[in-house]
Amino acid sequence: MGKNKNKVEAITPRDEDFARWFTDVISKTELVDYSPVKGFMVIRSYGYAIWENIQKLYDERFKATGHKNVYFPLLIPESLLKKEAEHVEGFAPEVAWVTKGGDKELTEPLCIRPTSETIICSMYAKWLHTYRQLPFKYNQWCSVVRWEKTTRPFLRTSEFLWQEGHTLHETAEEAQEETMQMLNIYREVAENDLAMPMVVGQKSEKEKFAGGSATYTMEALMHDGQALQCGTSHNLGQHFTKAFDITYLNRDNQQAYPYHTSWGVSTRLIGGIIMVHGDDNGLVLPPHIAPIQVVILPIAQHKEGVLDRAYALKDQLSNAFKVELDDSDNSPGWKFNQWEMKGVPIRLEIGPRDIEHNQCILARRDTGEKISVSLDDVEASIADLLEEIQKNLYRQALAMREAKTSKAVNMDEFKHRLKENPGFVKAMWCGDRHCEDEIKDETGASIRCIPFDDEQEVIGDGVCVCCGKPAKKMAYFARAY
RNA sequence: CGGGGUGUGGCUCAGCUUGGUAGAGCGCAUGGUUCGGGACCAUGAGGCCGGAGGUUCAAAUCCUCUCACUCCGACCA
Repeated sequence: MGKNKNKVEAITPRDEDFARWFTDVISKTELVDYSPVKGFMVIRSYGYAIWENIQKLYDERFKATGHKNVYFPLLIPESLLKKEAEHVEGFAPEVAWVTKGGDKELTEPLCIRPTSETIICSMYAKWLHTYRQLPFKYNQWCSVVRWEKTTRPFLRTSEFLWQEGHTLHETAEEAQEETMQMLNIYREVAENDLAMPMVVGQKSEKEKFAGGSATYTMEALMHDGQALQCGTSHNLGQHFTKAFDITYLNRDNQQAYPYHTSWGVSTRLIGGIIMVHGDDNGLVLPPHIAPIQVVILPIAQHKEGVLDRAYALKDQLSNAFKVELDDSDNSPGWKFNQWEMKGVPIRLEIGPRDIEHNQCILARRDTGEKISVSLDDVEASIADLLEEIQKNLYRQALAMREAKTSKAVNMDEFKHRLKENPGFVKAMWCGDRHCEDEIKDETGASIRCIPFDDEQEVIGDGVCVCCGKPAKKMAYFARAY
């Protein structure tokens, strides 16, 4: 027993050193590994399976709202990238370039896409002729490269997997509607399926997308009190459509520029899931995206009939759930810990005693609670339990976020709150960039978002937490990944 | 990009101060006993110490350079 404890402690306790805990968890659970190229990660099968599940949930909703998938090239000519001035300025510092084909220097350098607005707009310009074709609603699943200085698996890597939706609309109103619709879809999946409560709202001018009109975001709070931007939806107005000369004949037989949106979520979501739900024993995966929802552990599997019964159970359950059976030679105790570390929502134990009583044991990952259930209605029991775990993870995460959210009416209070209870600070903001910068300088916290009207509130006397002048809006501040 | 830390079998690390040609635990393989919260016994395979250069009769150990990872900061749709 004494020795065993060391293995449990192989994962650094979460509250002792959060960063180490994170890297321990992602490598020991074999989600990712470091690659030979600095800043690039290998996503291993278990991690990729989570991504596939997230992809599926979002992709279904994109399609249900009329979007179609496409694929644009990895490489973008320099001239295209430079067409929208603000955009290139924002991205240029982190763009990777291809300058040679074989031995030959290219006549024009090609960048590896950091995002695809430019190349997509160049094609939209060719394709769009009449209002009858609008809206354009396309999405692509791909990876992008941004040459980051500091990288961390899932949270910030030089290459990451994502989807980027790009739409064109006749009117500004339609584009705004689309922008909000996608933000809502992002939030719904994040909250219902990833069990991560989100704060949504608009980004400040400073934090918005380079070249856009308005950026909307969903932000989650991690267990260490830092915020993570989990998805953004941009209303790009006519910035790009004008820069790329995308014109069409409108209903009045006039040349017009369409309105443009883009939106994306990435593998960073997986980092969020880990940091919101994980504990000292490792991952805790929400049932809706867990690659394995139920792991069957036969107990005393050498004994007559145990393995047969376990296999039969696996076949039976596989119709409704993602099931794995661990019939390796490892001891039961080892398996318990292993699968807990992997974050599997439900462990099903079945041994001679259970078989004798026509029952099995279900142990839930989120609370550790064990119950014994009849084999006659085990499917219903599991289905109920999975949903209960899913809901409980959301409740826990929401409670955690609320406990780490405070309010401040002046800078002293702001610093105090953030120091004694790192997390979101809700505070009034006058809208001035100077105050935003000053708050960042003094506290390390940035504006994560300015909530929409229905989630707005007045903190204190309604004056800016920094300069004391009247402020119209409350904003969420936090240190962020 | 600035500051700190770390690189030794698959993993975690010891050895380095006081140079003498590499160790432990775990893991792995084989056989056996076990099996309801990280089991045990026996046997065995596996590394020339991140890389390059230098000092020396001799370098994991000393010196120089370099690379990678990691943490903090700056930067970062």
